[in-house]
Amino acid sequence: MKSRKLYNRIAVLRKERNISRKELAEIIGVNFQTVGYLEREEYNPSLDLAFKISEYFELPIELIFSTKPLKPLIEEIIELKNKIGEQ
Amino acid sequence: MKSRKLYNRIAVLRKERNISRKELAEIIGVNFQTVGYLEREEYNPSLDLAFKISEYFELPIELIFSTKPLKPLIEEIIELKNKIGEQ
DNA sequence: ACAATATATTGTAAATATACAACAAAAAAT
DNA sequence: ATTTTTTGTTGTATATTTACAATATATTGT
Repeated sequence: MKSRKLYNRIAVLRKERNISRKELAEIIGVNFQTVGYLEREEYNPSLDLAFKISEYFELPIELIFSTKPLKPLIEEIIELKNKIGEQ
Repeated sequence: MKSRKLYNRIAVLRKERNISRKELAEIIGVNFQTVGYLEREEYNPSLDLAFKISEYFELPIELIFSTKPLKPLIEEIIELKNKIGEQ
């Protein structure tokens, strides 16, 4: 199966928590370069690694990873605000 | 990274939809033996494959795959019924 | 009972993910 | 300004996932 390219928000989420790749890598138990590869979306994580990342950020996998390009979080927020406002 | 064993409900969900491994395999674009391996939990899917399965069943990844052994669906239902009843 | 379909199992080859090392470049801290 | 930390990049090795083939067993349909 040719794997589709997946998108993720690891870099942004990591920045928001103010930790380095090295620190994140240690927590989720991979090499720090592996975090780099993931953030640059050069390859996809295994499902197990996705679960570990999801556990660390305490967010569902679907909020971190996506099959479609991810909008900046700030845009998501604006859209949600509009949606609430418009009813 | 030594991958943890992951658990899944593919076999049950597939039975509920009454499709064969071969049919599911064609839909998600893998070899039918690969579905066998996944159902027997002999190895974990890639994140991309997990997404495809999640898309087919229209269920979040977390409901299909888990890092901890999965209870039968019927038990989950009973627990939820109790939880609702007890408030 | 027989045929057709579905599943299990094993083995080999391929593709992809991960580890690890080394070095360069950029950013942050002092 | 210079040291330290972080990030990017490249290359090689190992582990894991997936494909594919072949065969055996089980299940279902007729």
